[in-house]
Amino acid sequence: MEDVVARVMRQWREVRPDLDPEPMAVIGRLNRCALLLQQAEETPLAGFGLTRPEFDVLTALRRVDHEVTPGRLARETFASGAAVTKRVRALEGRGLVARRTDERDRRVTHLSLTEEGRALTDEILPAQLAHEASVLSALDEETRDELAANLSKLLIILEGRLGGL
Amino acid sequence: MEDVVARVMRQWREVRPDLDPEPMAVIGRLNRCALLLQQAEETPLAGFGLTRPEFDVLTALRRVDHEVTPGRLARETFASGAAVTKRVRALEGRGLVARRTDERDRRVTHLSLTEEGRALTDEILPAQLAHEASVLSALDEETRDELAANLSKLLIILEGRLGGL
DNA sequence: TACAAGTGTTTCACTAGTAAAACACTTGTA
DNA sequence: TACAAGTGTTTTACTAGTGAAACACTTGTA
Repeated sequence: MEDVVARVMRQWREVRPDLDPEPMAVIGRLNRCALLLQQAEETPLAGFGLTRPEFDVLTALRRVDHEVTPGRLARETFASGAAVTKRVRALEGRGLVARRTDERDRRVTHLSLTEEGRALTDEILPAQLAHEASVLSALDEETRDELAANLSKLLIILEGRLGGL
Repeated sequence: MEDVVARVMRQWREVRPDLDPEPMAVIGRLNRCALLLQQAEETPLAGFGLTRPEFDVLTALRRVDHEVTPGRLARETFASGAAVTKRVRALEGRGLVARRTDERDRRVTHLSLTEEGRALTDEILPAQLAHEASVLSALDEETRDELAANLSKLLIILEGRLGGL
């Protein structure tokens, strides 16, 4: 069975046989998979009135499990500072996130989940993971393990090369 | 060596040991890889004054290798009709894409690359592929082949489940 | 203490996307 | 021919993001 990316590669081999489209076999598929997966995750979250980036903020706060500054949160969620400001404002307005100004250094604020934010996150998370697991369950275990291992290799390369850490 | 996603999974196992974060091993890494790859592709294109979605339009026109309607182009690039309208307008303004109204059915327009658009696409493409190949060259061939094959399996599942084709 | 330089966060002006409505046209039925 | 329903494309009103500047504060040096 042929996927979309294979079709595109076939087109390229026809019109530009001098080019080697092989990198698309990995990179094209990766991009397409990521897009479809993101769409798949947005739908259930919308039921709770959350976008995926907003949910990212909640889960980041939940998993670090203590107060964090907006700057740290931006690094943790790979977002810009400005984006974090906007998302936090929205979540604060809904009573899911709380701010507290640091009393030593009054520039910095500390963010944390409210009771309600924590409860909501804990409610959604298992469902989200179960949904992801069910998508992946169509792959056999060996394929999943290979994918995880190989994507990890690629990720380490990319972070080293571009992540600039 | 541990990647970001492994660190996140470790955090989850600490704060919610009752949840199985295993799906993140594939899905989390996939999303993160896609984000970093996209950033890596934007930089060289910016040198030509193009965004990645705009370049997607150019390459789609190049590879189908004949006139296409905006609707077809939207399907081909997985974008909304409105997004295509905007991108095409920008590219038309720069003389890279041409429109022609169908004379049988005057609702439809046909889009194609101009000489200049085709030349630019043909100039950028090999460089873009070479860049992608160089990122992937840090993986050995077996890993690349496994990745391509396994991502293809996943993509077919996702397209069947969500692509709605 | 005084203040230049540095840092954490937010605001600003702008861009590119979206879904839904509007528009422009064709087609099938009477 | 007449016109309701359908289709292809664009426009509209809006949203969420961006980088750069502004703001609010601290810190190191004199």
